[in-house]
Amino acid sequence: MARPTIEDIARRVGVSKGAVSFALNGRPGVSEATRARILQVAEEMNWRPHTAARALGGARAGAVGLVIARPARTLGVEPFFAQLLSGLQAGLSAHSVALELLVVEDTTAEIEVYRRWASEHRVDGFIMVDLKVRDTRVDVVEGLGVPAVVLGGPGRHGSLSSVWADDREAMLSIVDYLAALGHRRIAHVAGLPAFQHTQRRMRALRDSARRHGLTDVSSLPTDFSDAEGAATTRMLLSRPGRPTAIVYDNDLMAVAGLGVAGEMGVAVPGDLSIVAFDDSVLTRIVHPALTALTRDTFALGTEVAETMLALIAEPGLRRDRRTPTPRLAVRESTAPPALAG
Amino acid sequence: MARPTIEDIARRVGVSKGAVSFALNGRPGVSEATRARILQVAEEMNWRPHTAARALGGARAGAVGLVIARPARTLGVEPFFAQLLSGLQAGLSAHSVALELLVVEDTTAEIEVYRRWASEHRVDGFIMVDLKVRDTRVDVVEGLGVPAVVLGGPGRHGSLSSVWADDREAMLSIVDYLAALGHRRIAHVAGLPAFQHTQRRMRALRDSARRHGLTDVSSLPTDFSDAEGAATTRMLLSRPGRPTAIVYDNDLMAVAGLGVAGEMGVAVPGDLSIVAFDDSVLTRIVHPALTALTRDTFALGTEVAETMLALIAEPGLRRDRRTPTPRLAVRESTAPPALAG
DNA sequence: GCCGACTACTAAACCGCTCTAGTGACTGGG
DNA sequence: CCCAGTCACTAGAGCGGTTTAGTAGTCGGC
Repeated sequence: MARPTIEDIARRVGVSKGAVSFALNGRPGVSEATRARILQVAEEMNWRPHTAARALGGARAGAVGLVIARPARTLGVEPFFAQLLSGLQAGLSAHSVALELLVVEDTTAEIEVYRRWASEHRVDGFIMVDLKVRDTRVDVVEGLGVPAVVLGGPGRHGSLSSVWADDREAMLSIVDYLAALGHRRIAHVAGLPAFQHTQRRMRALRDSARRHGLTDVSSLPTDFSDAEGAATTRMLLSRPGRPTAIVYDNDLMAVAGLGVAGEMGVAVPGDLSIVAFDDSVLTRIVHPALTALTRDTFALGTEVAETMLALIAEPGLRRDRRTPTPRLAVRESTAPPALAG
Repeated sequence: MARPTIEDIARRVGVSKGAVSFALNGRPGVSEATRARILQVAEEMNWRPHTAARALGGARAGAVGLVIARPARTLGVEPFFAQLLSGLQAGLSAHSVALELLVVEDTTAEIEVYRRWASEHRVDGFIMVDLKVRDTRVDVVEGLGVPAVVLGGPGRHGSLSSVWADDREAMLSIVDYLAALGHRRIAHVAGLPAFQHTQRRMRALRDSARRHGLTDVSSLPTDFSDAEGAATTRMLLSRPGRPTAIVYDNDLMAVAGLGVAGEMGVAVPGDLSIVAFDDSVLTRIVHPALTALTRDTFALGTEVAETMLALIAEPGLRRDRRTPTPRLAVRESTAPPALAG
């Protein structure tokens, strides 16, 4: 038979469709004996639920949506996203929930996708990343009435649930460490200033510099790409009074920066200390290995997945789950600055 | 209104559901005037089709499935996959087809997912990667009767369609170049030997070595991870008569290998030439930048997407699309070997 | 002026599942 | 012994589309 339906099972067992549905969904309304019999026949006939039919009755779609608004070509090289994705998958697939992934060019397109997926009943919830400072997506998704989990810091996201880590604390730990080593001129190659997390990190750096009495500290925005990371590094290392330490907002730019240092004959960590704000194999396969803020991105993904599933099961109840603050893994790219001022 | 259905539109326009369906799908059966009126009202009410309802009638699911059988934690760092994914997205989303992505642990689980998705009507087709030498998946998917596109080389994949590049040719071009530079001892840090593409590359290397009269040429299998890439490199560089050139099956291992060379004080390209069989920013952000076999993985993704869509539109017709052979991009990691034998 | 073909549309079945209202059998309390 | 309550189950509506069979109305030809 092409594809058994509950009707086929019902006929074979000699009960009604309804009874089969109850049995298969663990709902009361059938005796244990009948239930066992139905389950056995369903197994024999290799029956599987038709997701579309289920979703039609207003039930679950069995999928969660993740829309990423970055140029498709650059996404490819962000180890963070790939790791996150893996974690999400692991968390979701354990409950047979699929991940619907879409990469779009900008926020406008992203909102359009949310609208479409919601009205098409394609997903049961959304996972949102890269929250902007004043993000229009939040209002839209709230209005859609679809559960959503925001991945990010302790920022504004209205009534939406979130999973976050304290990147302010994280940035402070970096500056504390560099200051303790004796660095006075620290540069921060930041990400897109429109993002909340970029803003938080820049603010944390400023605050921390004030606390340590450092005057020569600055944040330089980029688009997170290796190209801008390299260009910014080149610029920083070319000017007089160049920094003795650079903090990069992601591992990709940090590695690119290390490449530039090599190319310009600046010794790492002798003349320049490098810290990455994100960790992955990238930081470990280069030589010298980079000191980096490390966290379990895979675990972060599974945590987001779990929060999402809980939210779908019981909507309305807002959840905010804080994950451990990333820890600084000190490797070979940081050292006290050379004596020369 | 919560969510307009074609019934609502029908009522408002004053026609039947059927007429609305015809109009919205560009099917004959309604006059142009009525069609225009219906479309206008649908637009006004912001109507969107309910995918589940559509799929129920035996129509398209509107999604394509991609199942990757690799340990979830390692997938994260393969620039190749991320790029491919981006390309797939771009190609599919242009036609409003979603990509259903799932990462599983092994081929057994992968097959189970194919079975499930097919019987759940969740997807209209499958995209398969990493074909093994004698791959059970091919038979299963053929049996399922769901369109499928295999991404890989000119190997066996039964009646399934494919998109492929000639990696044999590619490997030959690498060895030719290294031989021309004067290298006689070449090592190949290969991937998983169970994969068809790994086998093809190993065979191409062997054949090429014979043709050039090289006797000290060998392929060493790994699992594609940076860890094994590094370990294998360490082993190669530690033994007497070490190779003067190493070819890595992916960029990640090549970068890891470069790190090991740095750590062991082996100059690149002075004492050792390095070639990567795959390209991404990784090879360019390190210093020295790595000579690599380069191809447009993003474009490869869009090509697969297009083949998939064509296959869904017109199943049964097997397609085999060959993509350009990757070209060698020579950068700073290759040079003639040092004089010492 | 009548028949047949065509057009533009309607009514309703159908896809596979869920869920509610209803039914008949059995049980137990008064 | 009767009625209420429970249990196990059935019948059928409904989800939002697609699609088929059927039906008016128009038109052209002879």
